[in-house]
Amino acid sequence: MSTAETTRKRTPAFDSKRLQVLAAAARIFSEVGYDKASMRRIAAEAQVSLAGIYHYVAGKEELLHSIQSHTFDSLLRGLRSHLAGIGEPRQRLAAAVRNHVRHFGENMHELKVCARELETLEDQAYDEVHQRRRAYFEAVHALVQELQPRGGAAPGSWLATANLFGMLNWFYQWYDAERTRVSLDDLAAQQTALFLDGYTAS
Amino acid sequence: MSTAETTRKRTPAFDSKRLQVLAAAARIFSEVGYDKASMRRIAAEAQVSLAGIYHYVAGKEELLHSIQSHTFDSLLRGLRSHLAGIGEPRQRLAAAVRNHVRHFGENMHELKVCARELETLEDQAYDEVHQRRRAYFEAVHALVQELQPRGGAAPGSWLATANLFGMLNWFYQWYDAERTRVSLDDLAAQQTALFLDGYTAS
DNA sequence: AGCGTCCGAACGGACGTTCGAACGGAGGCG
DNA sequence: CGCCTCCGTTCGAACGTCCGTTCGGACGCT
Repeated sequence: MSTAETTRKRTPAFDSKRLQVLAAAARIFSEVGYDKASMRRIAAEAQVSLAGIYHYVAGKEELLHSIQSHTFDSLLRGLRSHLAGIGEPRQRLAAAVRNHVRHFGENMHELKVCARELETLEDQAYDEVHQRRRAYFEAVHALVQELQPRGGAAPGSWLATANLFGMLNWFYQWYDAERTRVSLDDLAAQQTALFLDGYTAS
Repeated sequence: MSTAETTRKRTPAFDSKRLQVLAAAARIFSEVGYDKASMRRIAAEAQVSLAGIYHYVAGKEELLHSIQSHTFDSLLRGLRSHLAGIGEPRQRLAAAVRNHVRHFGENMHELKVCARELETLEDQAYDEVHQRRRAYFEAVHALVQELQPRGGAAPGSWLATANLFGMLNWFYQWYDAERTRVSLDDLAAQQTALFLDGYTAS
């Protein structure tokens, strides 16, 4: 989608307003879900008229697509920057978990939309996001495989990675930003410890 | 909801047909989500006319409510029966995970609906399901607490339980019933081992 | 005749999207 | 400097569609 379309447009105010619309959409998608979210409400909360919203995005699907694409990109970029300079496998995994959890803290709405609406898009839009998701998953999967001392990859590394993402992505179901007791970094540390050494070792 | 309403009705064929409608609803809810699922499609796949569906349920919300209520009940009953006669804490937790995973295998659609549409219902219907969900969570939480040898509950037991459910409930995102390589019991065993002793110990 | 069962047809409303017009600042021209 | 034209931007109003639900009557068994 963002081949030559987005760069063709002009003014700086345009991009700013577009981000404003995307932010409102992410907030509402995460609150009521993609289907229940109406373009009318998104427009209202983004301070734009209903028709005006179509000057910034092609339609409802592009809203979801942009949010998911950008979020997975951001996750992967953050992961690479968090890993820079860390060599020890266990600490590399800890950094990955910290990156993921921090993203939740800073972009809760977008991450929730990514976790909940994974199967909403269709066709090329789905494939495009699926590809980025796959890249992020494989990057973390590689870190899990590094944990095995012997060269041969453990057969359960894929399954363990899937379960790790389960732990991380279920987060939004129980996390209450208001009355939380543990900081996000502490949470990340506990989740890392749970994954690496299990509950009985804690 | 099911105070005196369901027991008042008559024929055995009625209950059978009602279950047929609920099964179709669960299948379609799990495939396209609650909002996108139309009563027209549910009626068609349940071999009932659109209007006819309202002889078996009061409306769309009752479909979701019945599915979720029944499923959480079944999970909790299954848990209790799986735990019977097992005393060792680690084996009790293993039995709980096995129960949960087996339910996924046997009632994939219903479990998926329970995991994905947790925040869809409102007011009393939500509270009613929330109560059963809470009961199930607390039952598993108690098993996790039993794992700690000292009497005092570890402060992280709640968080660990939440993460355990994350592992278990993320299942439906990656499980492909067709070309799966591990049996459900093997999967449950791996998830139990991961939770108890961590990945590096495997 | 009476009751449980079933359904074709329709109602009112909400939705995503489109259309045509209006606004307002920038830049060319006399 | 005044005017005018262009174009990015904004929006009220509407269109067509699909949705959940309801209504009135028809069927078949007792």
